[in-house]
Amino acid sequence: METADTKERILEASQALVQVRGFNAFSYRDLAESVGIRTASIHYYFPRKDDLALSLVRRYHEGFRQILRQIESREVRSEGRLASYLNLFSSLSEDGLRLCLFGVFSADAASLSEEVLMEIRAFCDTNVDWVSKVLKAGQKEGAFSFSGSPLELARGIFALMEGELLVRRALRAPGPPPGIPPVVRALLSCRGDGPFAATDHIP
Amino acid sequence: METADTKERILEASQALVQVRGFNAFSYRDLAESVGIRTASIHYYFPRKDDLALSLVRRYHEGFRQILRQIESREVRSEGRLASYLNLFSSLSEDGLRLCLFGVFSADAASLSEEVLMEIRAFCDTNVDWVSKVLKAGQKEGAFSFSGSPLELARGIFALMEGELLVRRALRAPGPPPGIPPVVRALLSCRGDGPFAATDHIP
DNA sequence: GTCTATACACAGATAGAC
DNA sequence: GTCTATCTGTGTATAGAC
Repeated sequence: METADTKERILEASQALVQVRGFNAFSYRDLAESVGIRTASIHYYFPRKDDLALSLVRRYHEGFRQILRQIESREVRSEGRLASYLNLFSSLSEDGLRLCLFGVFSADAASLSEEVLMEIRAFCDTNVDWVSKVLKAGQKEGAFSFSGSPLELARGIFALMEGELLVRRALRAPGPPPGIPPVVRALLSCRGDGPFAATDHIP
Repeated sequence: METADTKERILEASQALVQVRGFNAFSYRDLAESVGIRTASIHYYFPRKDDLALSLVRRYHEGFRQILRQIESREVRSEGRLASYLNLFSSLSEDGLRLCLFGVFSADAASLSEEVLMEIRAFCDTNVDWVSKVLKAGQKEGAFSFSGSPLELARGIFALMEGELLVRRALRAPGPPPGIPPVVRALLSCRGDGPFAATDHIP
């Protein structure tokens, strides 16, 4: 096992811990056990817990951007792009236990450094901007029909997905959320035929 | 100062700490300092931290129900009722730092007892049922126009508000959220004239 | 009911051997 | 790079005086 691999395994394991428990509710000990190494080894890669948080959110953000690019190259129509986007959140927590890293870090914002907060803000912007772009294009295509600012609507859709994850966890409702696509469809006055296929996953 | 008063002050202070920092990110020491007593005194009222969590969420839920009743008696039209409801969340965090207790506890769900989780589920149900009722009535009055299940839509609106609080905190956007009323208006195809007055506050 | 004092486990973090 | 060993601060929680 080389260096990069251990680092990657730490990131992988800690992301799961963060998404399920929250950033303040797991320790380097938990993480070390999960990876199968000692806490000191984690400190070698991430001297402070905040370094880990920063790497986590940057990695997550980058992974998200990559998926958005994949969606764009695979889905041509705006409707398909939006459906894939929404599905990203549904597939995020098939067990209904994982939250989006954005939601967790926003909830735990008080204990995070300014650097990490800047990154989660950037993540939010990436999402809202991307959805806004899709909405605008869809409006031109005639796929969506809405009045009001695409940016406001996009922010609403992003907030809706983040909130829906909270609701699903609280209600212990696994699987694709039954309520979300209809809500968004109502928002955009589009038909949205057929079930949404779950294809993309956040790495 | 009698017993009841100290207990109440503890609840008041701890609610603020939970909403701003999260349940795992404040200690009995922080709380004691905030109230002006010693940690042992807190343990007298709430032997374990989970007891505190349970009292907090029950109190919060009850306060919420009371406000919902107040809204019903004050606002006759469904549109006014919904506007007041949405405003509840906006006024929640005028500084953009406080989350709804539901959001915090859902985010920290992994470290809470089953009893507390049942209470936050009940809180969620209270909200969704209430909004659903308003939507149905508004549809009859002709104030709202939407297709699809009122319950699904209500859950979407609740999720939207919870998610919007996360977004506002991350973006450090204080005051009434500029994006929310338009989104809900789009969702319900209603006009929603005039600014929403901030009157109710969660106790 | 509130306090002082304290127990005990665990947190994040570091030094230094291998 | 990974380990053992350890430091120091802080967490929840309790015993018992007042």
